[in-house]
Amino acid sequence: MRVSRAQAEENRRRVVETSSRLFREHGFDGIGIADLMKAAGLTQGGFYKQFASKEELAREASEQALEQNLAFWQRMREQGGEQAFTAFVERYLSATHRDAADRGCLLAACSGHTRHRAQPVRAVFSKAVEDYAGLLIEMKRQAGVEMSRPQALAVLSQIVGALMLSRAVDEPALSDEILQAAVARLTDDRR
Amino acid sequence: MRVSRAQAEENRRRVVETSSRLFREHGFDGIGIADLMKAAGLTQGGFYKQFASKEELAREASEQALEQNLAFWQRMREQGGEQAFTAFVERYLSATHRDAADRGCLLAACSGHTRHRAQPVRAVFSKAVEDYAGLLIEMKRQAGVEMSRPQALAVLSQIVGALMLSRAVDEPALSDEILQAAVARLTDDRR
DNA sequence: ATTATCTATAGATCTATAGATAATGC
DNA sequence: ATTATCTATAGATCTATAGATAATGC
Repeated sequence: MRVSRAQAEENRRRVVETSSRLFREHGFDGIGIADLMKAAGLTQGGFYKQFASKEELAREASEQALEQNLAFWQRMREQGGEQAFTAFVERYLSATHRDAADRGCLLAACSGHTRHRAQPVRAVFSKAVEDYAGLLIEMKRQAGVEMSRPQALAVLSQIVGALMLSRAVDEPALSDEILQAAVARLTDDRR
Repeated sequence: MRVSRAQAEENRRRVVETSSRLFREHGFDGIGIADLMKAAGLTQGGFYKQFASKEELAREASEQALEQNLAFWQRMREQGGEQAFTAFVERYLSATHRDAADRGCLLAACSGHTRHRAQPVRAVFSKAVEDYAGLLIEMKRQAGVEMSRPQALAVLSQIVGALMLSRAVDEPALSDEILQAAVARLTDDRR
């Protein structure tokens, strides 16, 4: 039953990884420890030998989701050159991202579930806002445009809001309209 | 124990009203039927004589929240004249609205909780997007500006996103910054 | 001997139902 | 007689813990 130390570490990592996806898909309260452990190929009993509480897992999984998703966009930015910002906006506000919340942006997937979370989880969301805003500023700089911090925060609100609304509504046509409207507003130079 | 038909109707209305506040505060899964009924001054047992399911209450409560909040902004619009849009944006993105989610906009309070709700609840969110977009267009028209539907949807994404992020983050200063950045972006004429 | 994971379970929820109670409304 | 609301509870969760099991690591 006992596994090697390296395997135990790998198992723990897999629980965090799997949870980061399942929390984004179902919300922190939308899935239980038994299902999270099962999805990672383990049973629920071992959970509290690895994590202090579900809240602690929520914090680690949120951090993981943030790091992973941000790293993805950073790679895209590095390859994007002057068009990085536009390419990012179009991809962030794509139907693909909308339909794969479990692999996507932490802010869009879980912002609605942080209100009654403990401080450590909420701190990750503060960091997420800072990190995404920084990413936007870098992308604009690559295009020779100096974007202020308030501008970056406003653009971030815009894309996160559009993605969340596109996921909340019932009608597919309206969902697409919301995404396209935000893309138009952010990429139209005549603004 | 039995009450008059009028009183029963009034009781039912109070359950919906109370739930519309408590769902916005805690999310649909964040509060149970026992607590909802207790907050309305009743006991849990009577619930299923009045409502088919918790999901049905969620739909009615969402509708109520939407109607009530929208009516509030409509009254403000009627009195606001040419400045109605600016006044709305400043008030929607105020610390007061951020700190009173239970009385505020349905979209900002509950959009993160609709993903796994049944179709009837999600339909209310589609209607909410349509209604708020219509409100924005009317406000702009009062200022002599013709706002397109895509523009209205983008502005709605902007304000909902900013309010949600301001509620999700941990640090008060960052929360205020997010709100102010969105206000600036929406009310600055040099855009 | 130590320990990672397992099975089993305590105790507290939650949604939904059953049947009792007591006041309305015919 | 009807019915709005009550108390009580079934059955299914959920978080967290206890103790057994069996493989690692000294």
